[in-house]
Amino acid sequence: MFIQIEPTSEIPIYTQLVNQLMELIATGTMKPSDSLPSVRSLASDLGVNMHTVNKAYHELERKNIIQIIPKSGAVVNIIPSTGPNELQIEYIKQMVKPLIAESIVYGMDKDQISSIVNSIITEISEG
Amino acid sequence: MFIQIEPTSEIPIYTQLVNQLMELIATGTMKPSDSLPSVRSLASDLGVNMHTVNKAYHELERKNIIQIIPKSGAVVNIIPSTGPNELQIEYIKQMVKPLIAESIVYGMDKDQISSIVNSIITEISEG
DNA sequence: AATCTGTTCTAATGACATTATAACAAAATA
DNA sequence: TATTTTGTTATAATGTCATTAGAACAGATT
Repeated sequence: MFIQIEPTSEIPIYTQLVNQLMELIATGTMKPSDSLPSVRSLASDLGVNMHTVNKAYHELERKNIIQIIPKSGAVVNIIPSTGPNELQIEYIKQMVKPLIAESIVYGMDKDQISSIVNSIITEISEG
Repeated sequence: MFIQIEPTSEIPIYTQLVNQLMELIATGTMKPSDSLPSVRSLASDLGVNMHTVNKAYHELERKNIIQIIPKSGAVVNIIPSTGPNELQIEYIKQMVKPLIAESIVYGMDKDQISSIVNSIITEISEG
């Protein structure tokens, strides 16, 4: 597991976990049907509490990114080839909007913002 | 003030304020050197506590988006024509990255993500 | 049969968000 | 100049959230 937790970050540990696991799936490091480590073992590896990892897993399940099989484990879901649904699109828009507003206030123009977004996409897709 | 607070949102009130004020500046509804309402009057308008508005203002000042003049008021800063500095770029990248990872996991491709970002930029810049 | 797994429960701690008062001093206004 | 407005500061209370801890349970795996 290539996960790094920063305990002093203002970002909650379980959110850091959600983000980094999503990134591992997005990069293809973790593929659909792959098993995630058990909450106990990952918690032990990272030096955090079992409940914190469990919370992250359930957040990922709520997002339909993994599936938790009770008393067994968790596996990565299939990335839908049909693309995102409306709810997911709306959610992404809602989250991205304030960041774009902030970027504009910082003096970025359309090309600069697009360039940053594209570089991140490339970094995740190929990197 | 065209601000709408959702008290039951999981997003803190002061963060909602920061986001909506940034959007008002990004859209040009509020321009550099414009005065912001006093923390007391805005708090009264929105039905929230003075300290909550004050917290939002100080967060905007920390981001160099407004300037607080002690015992006087707050004004919108100039949008730098030189563009963002390195710290601001790194911050935006860091915040956007997990959202792009999530978008990819939802099945979006590069064009779909770019399309969403461009539509938001257009909405803010023109809409 | 023994182990591993997620689940559930209780409990404690610290941090954060919000509200409520209140008082103060400087700025703006009448 | 006197009054009002403003941000500042302080204290306190409340509720929520994040995290940890310990334990017990029952189904799944080995």
